[in-house]
This record gives sequence, C-alpha cells and structure tokens, in this order.
Amino acid sequence: MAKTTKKERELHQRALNISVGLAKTYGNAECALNHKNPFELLVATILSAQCTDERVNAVTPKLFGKYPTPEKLAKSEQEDVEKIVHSLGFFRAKANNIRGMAQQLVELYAGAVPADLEQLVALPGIGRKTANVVLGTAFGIASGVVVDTHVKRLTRLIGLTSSKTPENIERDLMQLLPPEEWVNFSHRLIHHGRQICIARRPQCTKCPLIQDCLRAGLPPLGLG
DNA sequence: ATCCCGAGGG
DNA sequence: CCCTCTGGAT
Repeated sequence: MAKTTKKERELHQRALNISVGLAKTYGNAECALNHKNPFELLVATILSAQCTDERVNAVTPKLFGKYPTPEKLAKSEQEDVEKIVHSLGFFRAKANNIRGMAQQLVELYAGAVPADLEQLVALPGIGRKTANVVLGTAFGIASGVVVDTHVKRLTRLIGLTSSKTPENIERDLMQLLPPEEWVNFSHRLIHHGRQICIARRPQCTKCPLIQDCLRAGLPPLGLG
C-alpha cells in the first residue's frame, strides 16, 4: 500500500547503520541485572526504575535470599520489603508493586511468570518496557522493542522525529529492525545513552556512530 | 542542581 | 499531555 519514499529509505538505512555500529561497539547486548530466572529478572527490572542497575544488584542478594520465590514474596511484610529496597528510591511503590506482583503470580499463574505480553502488562508495576525486557531476556521471545528514556531520547538522532509516545517509537523501531535485533538493539542503545550519548553532556568525540548521527556537533537534545 | 535502563493516574 | 513517587550518584 504505502509506497516507500526516498526519505523513508534514508531513515531505514541510517537506522541500520546505527544498529550495526552499536553491535560492533557494544557486542552482544546483555541485561546488566543479575538474575537467575524470570521471577528474579522481573522483580529486579521493576526495582530498576529510575535508578541504576548497579544499585539494584546491590540489594537483590538480600531480597532473594529472604524471598526467593513468588510464594515467599507474596507473604512478605510491606515494611520489611521497604527496608530492603529503601536505597533504590520510590521504595514504597516498589515494595508494594513487587509484593502485589508476586501475589498475582501465585493466584493467577500458580507462581510462574507468564511468557505473554498482555498478561505481564496486566501485573502491577509492569509496563511495556519491563515486559519486553523480561520476554526478550528471560524467555528469548521477540515481543517488542524496549523503549526507555534513553531510547526515547536517542531515536531522534537517527531521524525518528515523527514518533513521540513510547508506543509509536516502539512501532517504528519494530518496522525498521528485524525481530531478532529488537531487544539487543534496545540494550545497546541504552548502554550508548548512558556511556557516550549522555543527555546533557554528549561525548561526541568518543562516539563511534558520529558519521550517522543527525545531531553531530549540535547542542544536546535533552529529554523529551 | 540534575537526572536516573518507569509506572500509574488525572 | 501533565503530575507524583524517592534515594543516590555526579
């Protein structure tokens, strides 16, 4: 139906160039969260909201040492979990979310983590970002592109200026990239956003993707 | 001061 | 679209 315009072909080519450059630079993307199973990854990903993975990894040994299964976490005391995750920020909401999530896993799925996007998103504290991380990393299912604040910010560097909401960005990237690259691309771009293409202080002189960047040498974009 | 590998709600 | 939740690193 829609014919391919020259601009769309250029956008596609630039995205692929960036994707190849990211792959060369960051290798096989891996989740920086320590996890042994889908349950741990799910909890750790919820806890990672608005804080670094290093800080999450600092508290998960204690958390999973005491609450290793959904069943155990479902029966936990709110106050005790709050104490364990306190250093991560948003501790009240996070404690409440992982406890409620565990309770629903027990009630609805016999304590298993569902490998399904809609079922995951229906759980408390889990949005598309967290669900896509869990599906892609723990189950190897290419359900979508992980869109966090970094991906949202950096998609404009490759020309995705029309998309604004995370859903639109995800849809555009899913059309641009092959399914086997969805999760890897996201993780590489996120690493890039933290290490090189920092929001307020982009390290353009160290950037390996400079020749494909629309904003090379221009002031930082900031958030949004 | 600024921002973080978000989610939920208005 | 906006706002709130929060500690910690820089």
